[in-house]
Amino acid sequence: MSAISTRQQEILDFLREYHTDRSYMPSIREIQLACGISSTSVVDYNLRLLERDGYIRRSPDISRAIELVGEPEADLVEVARIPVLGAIAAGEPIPVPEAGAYADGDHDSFALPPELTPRDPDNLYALRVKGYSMIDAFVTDGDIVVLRHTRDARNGDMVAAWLPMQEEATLKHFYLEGENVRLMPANPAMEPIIVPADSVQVHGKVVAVMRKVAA
Amino acid sequence: MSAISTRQQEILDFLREYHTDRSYMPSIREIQLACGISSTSVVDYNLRLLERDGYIRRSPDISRAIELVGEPEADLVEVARIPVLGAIAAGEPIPVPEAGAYADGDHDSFALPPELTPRDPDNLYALRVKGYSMIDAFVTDGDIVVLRHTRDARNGDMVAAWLPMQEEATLKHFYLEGENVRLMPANPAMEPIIVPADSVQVHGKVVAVMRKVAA
DNA sequence: TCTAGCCTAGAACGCACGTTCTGATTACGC
DNA sequence: GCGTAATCAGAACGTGCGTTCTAGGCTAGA
Repeated sequence: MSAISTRQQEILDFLREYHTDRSYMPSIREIQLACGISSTSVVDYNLRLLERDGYIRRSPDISRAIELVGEPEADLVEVARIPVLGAIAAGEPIPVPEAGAYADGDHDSFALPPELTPRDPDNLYALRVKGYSMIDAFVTDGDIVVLRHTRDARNGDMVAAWLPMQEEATLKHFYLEGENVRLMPANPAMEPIIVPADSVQVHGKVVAVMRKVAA
Repeated sequence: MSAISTRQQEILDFLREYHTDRSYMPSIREIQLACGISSTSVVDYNLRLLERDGYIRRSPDISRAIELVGEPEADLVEVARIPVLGAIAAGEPIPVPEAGAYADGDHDSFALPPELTPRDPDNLYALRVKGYSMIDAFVTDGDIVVLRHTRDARNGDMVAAWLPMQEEATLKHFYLEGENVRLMPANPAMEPIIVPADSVQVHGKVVAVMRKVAA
């Protein structure tokens, strides 16, 4: 990609701008008009150079067949948009996703990268972690935990659970053992909690954790 | 959006397919050919219906000016692609980004969601965490840490550092204190390490951490 | 000053392509 | 059966639009 003249830059900018609100490309004559160029041949000439230098691709004899190459579009990735329903903290009840909460609504949302997206991206929501009570799950203040809403869990799943007796929210590995549920911290150095199965409310399984480090 | 005939569905599918590898739309006659339709007027007729029902938008008298509306494009997000250079483990040297490693190369890459992307997305790379030696940074086996390559750090930054004397890689908060460097675990319950400044190799600042939880 | 390369003009050519008009065919309710 | 509406055919029209040809102005190096 060699240097680019101001006129070519102007054309390139116009192409981008035009393409964003229509989703097709301008004709030669529209470029001519928009950039204040006197002749279609000048537009063609500069487009030719832009193509030679790899900025665009053209298909001959086809209207509006200009493609922007090496463009942001190449870095576009389909991501799952996940609503952030609120915060999860040790002593506060866990926000519950209401019907329709997954649809684009009034909540903040978060883009989950494809590498972290489960096969089935339904019923996902996210919570901001408040406080330091979940460090035994390697989760700290400010982290975003992504959950799949479900009331039941399989053994070994990491779940977000609310313990009504203790009035405590927690992230633990879930094991059903007869009448009781054993909640294992991810950190094996910590002690498990064992509570009656009917005094655990599983709110969802943890799918992913993301953290932005300050600075 | 009312029901849709098989012919209209066929046209719609073709539009999508065509638009994905060219980035412009087919002409009426191309649609005619691809869908085995006998007349351009039939194509026009069906496009008219598709527009009435809100599946597409058309601009009159303009070539290839069909736009797909309400399409997956809405879920496309611009993300930064970050190369995964290797693994970081307690007892192993930290992989170093070579020149050109950031360009699309032979490394795996990882899409960092915009919410976690710093203002300046240059010089970023990622490492997979191996082992449980960094749990004091709330980072565990299998996590992906995103780093910005830099040799110097400001006080308070969380850095990836290699300690040649101890032959140890670690993630700690960095504080330069005269001749020494104090490396503080993120977990305040743990003890800091204090080493001579010239026996610490800072490899980069930690920008983000991501974790995919099994199941 | 001459020339070579880069860029710009204006106009004309001709196919590409959206549009439209007239009929034929099918689908369906009565 | 018949009538109405929906859909499909074929062809022709007119213009949108890429292309090309000729030629005139720049700048810079020999």
